[in-house]
Amino acid sequence: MARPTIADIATRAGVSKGAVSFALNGRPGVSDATRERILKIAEQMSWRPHSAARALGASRVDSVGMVIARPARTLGVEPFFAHLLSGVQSGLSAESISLQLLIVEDTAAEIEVYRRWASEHRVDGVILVDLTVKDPRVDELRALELPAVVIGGRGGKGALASVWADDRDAMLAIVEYLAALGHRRIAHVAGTPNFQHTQRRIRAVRDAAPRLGLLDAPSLTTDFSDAEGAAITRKLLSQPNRPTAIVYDSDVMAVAGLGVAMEMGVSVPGELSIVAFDDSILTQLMHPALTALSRDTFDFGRQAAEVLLDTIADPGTVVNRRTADPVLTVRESTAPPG
Amino acid sequence: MARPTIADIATRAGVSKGAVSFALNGRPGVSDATRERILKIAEQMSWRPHSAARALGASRVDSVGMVIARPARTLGVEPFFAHLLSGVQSGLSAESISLQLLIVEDTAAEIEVYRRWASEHRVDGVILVDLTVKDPRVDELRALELPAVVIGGRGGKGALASVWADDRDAMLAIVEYLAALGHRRIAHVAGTPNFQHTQRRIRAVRDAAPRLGLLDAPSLTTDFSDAEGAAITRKLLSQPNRPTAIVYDSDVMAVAGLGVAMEMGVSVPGELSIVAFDDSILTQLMHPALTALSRDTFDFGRQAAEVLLDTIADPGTVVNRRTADPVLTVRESTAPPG
DNA sequence: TGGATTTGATAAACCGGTATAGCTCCCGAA
DNA sequence: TTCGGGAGCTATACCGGTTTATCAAATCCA
Repeated sequence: MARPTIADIATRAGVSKGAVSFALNGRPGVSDATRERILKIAEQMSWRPHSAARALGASRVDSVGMVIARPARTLGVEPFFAHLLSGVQSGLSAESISLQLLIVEDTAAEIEVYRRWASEHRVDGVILVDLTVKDPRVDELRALELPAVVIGGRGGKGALASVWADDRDAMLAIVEYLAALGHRRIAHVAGTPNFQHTQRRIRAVRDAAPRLGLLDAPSLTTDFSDAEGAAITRKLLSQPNRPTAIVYDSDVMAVAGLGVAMEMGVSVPGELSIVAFDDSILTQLMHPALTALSRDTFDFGRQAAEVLLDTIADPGTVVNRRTADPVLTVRESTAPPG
Repeated sequence: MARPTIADIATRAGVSKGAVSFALNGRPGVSDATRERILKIAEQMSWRPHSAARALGASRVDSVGMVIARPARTLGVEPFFAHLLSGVQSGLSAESISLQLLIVEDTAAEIEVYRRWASEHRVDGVILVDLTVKDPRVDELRALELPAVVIGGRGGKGALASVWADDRDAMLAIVEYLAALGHRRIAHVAGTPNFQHTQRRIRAVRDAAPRLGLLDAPSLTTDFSDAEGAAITRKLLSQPNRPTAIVYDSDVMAVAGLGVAMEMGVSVPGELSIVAFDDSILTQLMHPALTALSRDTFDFGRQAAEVLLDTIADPGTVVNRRTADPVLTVRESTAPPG
């Protein structure tokens, strides 16, 4: 017999299908003796539930979805997503829930995917990343009544559950560290302006500037690409009063910036300190190795999975969980200003 | 009415469930007039099939799986997988098949996943990457009777379908290019020795060496990590007769190698030429930018999806499709030997 | 014109589970 | 002695599709 069903187990155990279902799902309705006997037979026959059948009966599919709306070109370089994915999976595997991953071009396509998933009952919930300022996905998901958890930002006035780290504190830590080294002209090469975390980081820099006595602390937004990171760096370093330190919102841009500095003959960290707001193998491959903010991305994903499963189990409560604070890993790219 | 079922459509159209099913799936059994009427009603009610119900009835789940067995740490840096994934999805989206992605630590875990997927009917087929020399997954998948397609290698004496590029020709192109520049001492920093493509590349170098009059052409295997790439480079450059050109099997190792060369004061490309066997944004971020072999990874994934769907539809035929040949993108890291 | 075949549709079984109503038996309390 | 109630289990409906057996009406062919 190739794939046994609970009916097979039932006949073999001399009980009804219902009893087998009760036994296999650990719910009351059968005696301990019978339960054990059924479990043993199921084990012997190496029975596994048919996911579709279970989904149809229990109206849950034991599967969650995650859509990443970024052009594939910019995606792979950042270990961020790979780590996040691993973490999410580790959080899901305990309950043997599977993950559907989709990479799409933009938010419109992403919302389309959510609609399809909801109407086809393909997922029990979804994980959101890259929350924007006035994010249309939040309302859409609420309308679809699809459980969701937001990674890296609050779910819009308590609408969605979330798992987040304190970007503000992290940025303050970086700026304070640079100020303590003696830097007074610090520039911030930020990501896309419509991302919530970009806004929070920009605000943190602006708020800290007067307190730390910074002469100049511009935040310049980009599209997160290496090209724009390089272009902005070139502009910054060509100014008469050029910054003595630059904070980049991603490791890729930081690396691009380092390249520009070298090309222009600006020594790092002698004449320019560089900090990346995201750590990865990239920062360590460089010469000099880049000082960077390290976040436990794996754990981030793991916790997101946990919160999502809780939300699915009990859609009433909205959890906003704060994760461990990121730490600044000091390497060779930062020093007191020349 | 939130989610209409075919029964709802049936009553509204005044026909039976069966007729609706026939109409919606484009199979004979209803007249064109009725079909059109049913389709229109389904459209109006914005009906979508319930994936689990369809899976249960039709015994296919419209979902395929892909497992990547690599530690997450080494994963994210290479855009290879992100592009591959996008390509696979683009190939699947036409038939609106969804993709399950799983990142695991090793092959044993990967095989476990296949067993579970098969027994729970979670996927209709799988896509394999990183084929090893005596790969246990091939036999396992045949035993499970799970349709599969291998990316980047032949599926073991015609056992599994595959989509592959010619690694041998690609490596020959690189070595011939370097030889034409005048290099006679070329080293090859390879990946893990048990990968099939590593073997093919090593063999290509060895075979080409005498014909091109190379004095020395060692292939040194690594674990694909930046650390080993750097270590081997250091060893190579410390030799009395050090190579004038090094070919790296991945872009990450090439970047690490470049770092070592700079650190040791070996100028690139003046005293050392560097080629990466894989292209990505990384190679372009460097100074000098690295000459690299560019492959159309997106298309690779797209074709793999196509072949897999064909294999699922007709498990009898085994397709081995060869994709477009990779091309060498010459940048600043290669020049005639000093 | 009459029997054979095709067309267009229906009703019901089925896929493999879950959920629930109901039945039997046994125990304890009144 | 009777009755209520819970434990343990069975029978059956159900989830939302697909598939098959069946059947009436229309069409074909000689």
